[in-house]
Amino acid sequence: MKIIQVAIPVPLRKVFDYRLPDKLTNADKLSIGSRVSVPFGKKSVVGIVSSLDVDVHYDESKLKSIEAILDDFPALSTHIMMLGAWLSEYYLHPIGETLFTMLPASLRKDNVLTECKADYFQIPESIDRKVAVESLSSAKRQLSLFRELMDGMRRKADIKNVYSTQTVNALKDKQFLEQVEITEPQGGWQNKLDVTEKFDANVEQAIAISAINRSAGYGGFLLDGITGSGKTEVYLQVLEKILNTGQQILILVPEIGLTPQTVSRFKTRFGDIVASMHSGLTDTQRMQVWHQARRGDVGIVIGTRSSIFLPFKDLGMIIVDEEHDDSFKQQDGLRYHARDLAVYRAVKLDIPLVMGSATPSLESLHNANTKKYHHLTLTSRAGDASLPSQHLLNITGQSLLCGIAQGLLDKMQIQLAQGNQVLIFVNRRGFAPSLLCHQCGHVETCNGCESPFTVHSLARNLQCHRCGEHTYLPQKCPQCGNHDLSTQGQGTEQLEQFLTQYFPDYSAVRIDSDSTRSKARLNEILEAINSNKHQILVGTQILSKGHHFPNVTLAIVLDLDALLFSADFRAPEKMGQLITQLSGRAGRANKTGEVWMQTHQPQHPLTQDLVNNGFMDFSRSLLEEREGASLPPFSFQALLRVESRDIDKVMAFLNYAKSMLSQFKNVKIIGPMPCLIEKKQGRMRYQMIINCRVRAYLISAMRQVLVELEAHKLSSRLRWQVDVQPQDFS
DNA sequence: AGCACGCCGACT
DNA sequence: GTCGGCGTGCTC
Repeated sequence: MKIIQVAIPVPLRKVFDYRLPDKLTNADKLSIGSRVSVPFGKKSVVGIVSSLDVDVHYDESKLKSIEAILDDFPALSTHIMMLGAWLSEYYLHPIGETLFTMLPASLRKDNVLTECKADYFQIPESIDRKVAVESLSSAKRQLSLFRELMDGMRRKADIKNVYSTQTVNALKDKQFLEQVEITEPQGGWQNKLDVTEKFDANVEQAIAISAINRSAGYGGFLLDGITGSGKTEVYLQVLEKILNTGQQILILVPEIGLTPQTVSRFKTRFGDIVASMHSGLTDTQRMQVWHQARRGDVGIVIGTRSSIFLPFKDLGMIIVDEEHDDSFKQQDGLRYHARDLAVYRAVKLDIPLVMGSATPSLESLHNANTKKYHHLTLTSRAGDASLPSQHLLNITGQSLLCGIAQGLLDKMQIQLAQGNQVLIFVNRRGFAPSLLCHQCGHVETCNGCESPFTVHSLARNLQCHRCGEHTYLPQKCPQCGNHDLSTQGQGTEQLEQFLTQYFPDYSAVRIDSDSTRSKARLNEILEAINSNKHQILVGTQILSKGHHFPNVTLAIVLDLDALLFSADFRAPEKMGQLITQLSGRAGRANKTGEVWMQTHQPQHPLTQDLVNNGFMDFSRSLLEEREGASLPPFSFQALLRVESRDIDKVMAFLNYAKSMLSQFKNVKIIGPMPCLIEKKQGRMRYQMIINCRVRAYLISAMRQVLVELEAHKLSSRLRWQVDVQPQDFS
């Protein structure tokens, strides 16, 4: 007996067998990737066909039958189904949930997916065209419309834009025009392609462009170019070649980077062939983009993370802009990294992949070093604009006003008086605080691995999040005996208040995730800043992403140490990216800016390297460190996080997982240890990091252990998740 | 994940 | 006497 297998959106690592009844009228529409309606438990759900014609050797009489084949064509193409199977394996995520993550929300429900239909106008067959034209000689508009229709049918919506209802109705009354509903012809963006004059590329851009253009089939390109070096122009010119061959382009951008200006830049160059997809769209709008990509109605899609799942008709290139950005990694459910999926799709489709950044991730740099990617660099800024100078300010033992050194307040005063803007970067408050002595600059580090300890006020101790070591919380500095051990940074709210009082003549504005929950609000604030309504900008990471502040001549980083001495092993990398990005955002050609960073350890080799030798050199040092410590990209990680109100259950489950994992001798287990945010909504959060040199080995070990964990009786009574290649340890 | 079944406490 | 607590087990 042949049966079919269906993936259901439940957290179960299996597919379900169903019978295919004879009576289905559209049985010919059934293929792998089809959406079907099936009985599941007490109700009926939507599933995805994962295999057809499977032989089974058990008694199939108890099997249920498929209720309906929902669509005219498979919602998930063969290519996307293969991506789904790979994703499910790679991220250790149940197949049903994985496939449903790839589907637009509208298709997760049982509404029917039909080919796009539209109303069209045409001249009825029976009409003698010559006669009709003569009879219309006195009606100019009607004649004009009739002549247009003589070239073929026209979409109703398009006609309505040009001709009045009156004109249309007049022709309709004479029966010279009829309305028909037809399936929209696919494709056609190529007709709208309208390339305008391109800019002359400089030597470096030209080298990059020709390298990418030469690529036949798959090629990974890391476009490593400082801010203002014209990465976008490179994108535009390599895109042009692909578009001219009639193939589509996907451009992945970070969440914050997708502004109307981004989209219009591509529209201006190539015409109305661009669609964008971001979190602000409704389900219907997303569905529209999905259709447009699938049918080949658009040439370019610019989108955030989830756009990597769009079913392009004929994709010719993928661009990942700001490839280092962490918003490409999904932080719940299927925890995929869109950059990794981009690599997968580019390889499978045999097309070029361009990843651009001024501060490439160590993962990508490593791939460039090992020749997996071609490394293309852009080092000169347009118009000879120079980057702001970077300075370290030693604040050890200095008295600070709300966290700012007097010297910098004076500098602020000078810049503000000259009509310039000042930017102050603050970290998220209380995030992985390390124990640092303000008097002597000493940082308490773990004996075992020399990484900084994290202060846990809950447990009142110090914990090392790299190796799991912990120790008591000292009352005074072990080096100088001072009692002033700071742990917390300044909050943005507090700082904004202080600055408003200190500089009463100027307006301070706060830009953080609270004040910019909505995109519209963020744009409002940014516009107010550009029109100089505010002079002092206080904010978090968001300041380093995407937005240029030409009037900022002084940028201050309040607490460089918090960026550097953090539990996350990626902290120094993030610090370097942030400082470099921040520097790129401030100032303009005729007004060179300064970046000042407050630190207790101005001689720290990493900061020195960054400030003196630049990001490239700095990241080389970081890569050496990572290699020495067997950390990514020189090893692979999986993270097991467990949450519950009951700490005993959490520990019992994690210890069980640890004992299961310890059968595998090539994996290194770190923990269990508390998460950086140890308690959230009353739930205790603990985690374990599993490290391995070989990815396949790690995945296979984890897969076996997951089966055991799911069988454990605590499994359903706890909240737990697995994060493959985790980015965020909070 | 949902959902039903199932066996023990305070309420109309 | 019942309503409802959440432990346990299952979903083709």
